[in-house]
Amino acid sequence: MRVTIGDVAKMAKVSKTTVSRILNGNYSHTTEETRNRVLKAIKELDYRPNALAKGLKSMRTNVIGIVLSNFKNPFWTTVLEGVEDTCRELGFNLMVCNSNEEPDVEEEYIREFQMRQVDGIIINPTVRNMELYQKLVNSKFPLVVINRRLPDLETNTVVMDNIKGAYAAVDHLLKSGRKKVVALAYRNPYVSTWKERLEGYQLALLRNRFGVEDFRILELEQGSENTLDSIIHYLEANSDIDAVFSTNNMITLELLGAIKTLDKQIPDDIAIVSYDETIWAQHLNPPLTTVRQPGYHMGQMAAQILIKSINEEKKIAPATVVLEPDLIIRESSRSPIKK
Amino acid sequence: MRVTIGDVAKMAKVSKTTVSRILNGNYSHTTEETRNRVLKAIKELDYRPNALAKGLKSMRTNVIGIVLSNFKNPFWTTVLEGVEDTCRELGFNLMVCNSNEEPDVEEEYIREFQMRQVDGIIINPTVRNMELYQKLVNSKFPLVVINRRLPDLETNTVVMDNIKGAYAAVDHLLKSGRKKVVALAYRNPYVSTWKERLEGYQLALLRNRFGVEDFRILELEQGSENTLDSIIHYLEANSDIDAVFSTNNMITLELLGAIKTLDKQIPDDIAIVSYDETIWAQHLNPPLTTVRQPGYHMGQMAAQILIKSINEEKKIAPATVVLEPDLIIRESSRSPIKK
DNA sequence: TAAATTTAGGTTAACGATTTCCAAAAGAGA
DNA sequence: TCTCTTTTGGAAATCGTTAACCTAAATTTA
Repeated sequence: MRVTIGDVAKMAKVSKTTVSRILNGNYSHTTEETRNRVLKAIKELDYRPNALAKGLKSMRTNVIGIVLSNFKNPFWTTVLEGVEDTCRELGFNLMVCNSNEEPDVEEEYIREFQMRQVDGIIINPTVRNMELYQKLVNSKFPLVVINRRLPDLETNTVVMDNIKGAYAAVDHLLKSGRKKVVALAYRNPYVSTWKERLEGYQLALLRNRFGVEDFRILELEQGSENTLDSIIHYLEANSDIDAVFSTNNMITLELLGAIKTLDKQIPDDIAIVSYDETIWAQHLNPPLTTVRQPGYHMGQMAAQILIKSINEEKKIAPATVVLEPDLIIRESSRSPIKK
Repeated sequence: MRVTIGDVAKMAKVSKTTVSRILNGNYSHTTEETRNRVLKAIKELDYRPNALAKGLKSMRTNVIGIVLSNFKNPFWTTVLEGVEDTCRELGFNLMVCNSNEEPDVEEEYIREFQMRQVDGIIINPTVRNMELYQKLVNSKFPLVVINRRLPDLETNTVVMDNIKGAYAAVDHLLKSGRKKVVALAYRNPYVSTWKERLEGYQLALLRNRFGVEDFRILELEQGSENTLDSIIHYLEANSDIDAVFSTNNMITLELLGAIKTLDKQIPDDIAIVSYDETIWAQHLNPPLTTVRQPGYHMGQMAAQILIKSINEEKKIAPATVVLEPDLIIRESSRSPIKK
């Protein structure tokens, strides 16, 4: 049978109160002798407090939940690692779930987490449940939004500087002598990420004395089967393109396939810069220039801020932390050999 | 303030019992009219049952925990995805943690999970807490071990057929005309995985009429900084090596670096087969032959088995499920061009 | 029509901790 | 020695559910 605080009390011949006090480090009401008796009983019975009962009474579980929208992209593993490490450090446990970009699933999971009385939630939002997010914030529920900006939502947020990352990538391409740069992005009007990366792309063009007429953007459906075909088709129809800025890992995968199919040479025929550094980028053919995002750091910050706001008595004004990506230049974006 | 079952009862002018019955789909004691009244009150108050209280009373939380040993390798994301999807399907929530291959951390997390009254645990064990695992099994606690075999532990297990995977890889190398194949593996006496993959390597050599004197194994320290140097040094000292079987993703990364440093050509100078398919393998230079493990499936199976054994009244005899990897042949292991 | 049974719903005691009082014993002060 | 204060520890209420048991009304049976 399971051991309860009552069993410990009985064995040590004290009341549950005393055991509870000792468990929680409140020694002011016990002599050393009774304390030792209780400690011995705890060890002997291998007693572990029931966190459910404790949480029920104390209105605190020391559990936080994280809602991710995609488990496929390794970027999120890094984020999760940062969150997990921080939780461990600060004495929290972590529940995870995957909204899969579906608003209904996201809503269901948030409700689930709340029923389980998690102390706070970290979320990479689908951005299609604005009312729900707003309700959470209104009820003062500790919430940290990561990776995507939620307009008009007054809550702690940790995002990347996507404009800057994209700007660095495209500026580098242009400075290396490229003239016709196409940006590849997912079509998703809800997600700030893509919009910002395209903004950075445009800004880089303008600052390098290109005009609006030089903006070239290919929008792709996330999760679609014909991404590869779309890219092939686009590159065939626009054979003057001499560089590609891919705003996402998964798109890059298809892009590489497309370029192979078309039998173009990187970087001589076409240069590539891609969002999201991976462990494999340096071993690709040729090594891939990437925008590295501090995913671990984002996870770490998010967890720290969340837990701080859980512990804080009175709410502090929510802030937005913006993390800086950096450009790792490799051969895929080298200047073309003059012909 | 938070809404409780009592508030709903008051609003609907019934007792808490009635509300509880309706919540749990037990309609045999209520008329449709009261049922509607209660449902309306629930909606109106936006009431959500407190899972802590429910769990405390019912001795059931519908939460399972998973202990992973490493968040860095993308393989585990795939496993996690399988577990998460299955949990969602079967109405469970998931707590995750990372032992980081440290037995103490592993033990701490298992205790933590038990205090939180999880209904069961999935674990990729460090294999260095045998007493603890045994205690869990003895106490009939639902436990599923994944990826690594635990000798003499009578519990449900889902592992890969590592011998077969390694055999296929090495057999393929030998059949392609390679004569001097070295296997790269982590030195970890606790983990069945590496031992089995080396066994498969040896078996393939023997079956292809090679002898014990042809076994070439380079053991590496997991997490060490000088993996790269070790590999370079080994390949320099053994310049007759014409093929490498890498038993792990992360080792392959270093291997590719080493081969680049030594300026050898893949596959003409040296062929490579590596454990763990990744999304990048086909785009490497050259495309990498890999052993693909069904990680998603492993996660799925583990969760299904665990939840089944949680729901099962009387324990069924524990079984070991062995999943089959398959070899994806690409250019990195092509037969060398005759000189 | 009276007794037996079924139906609808309520009362209350758990589940396992924490915490607010309260009480007895010990020590201090005069 | 007697009173006052401090120290040590316990009793019981509480957190929000569930479930065993009970009761009164309605319905069926003979």
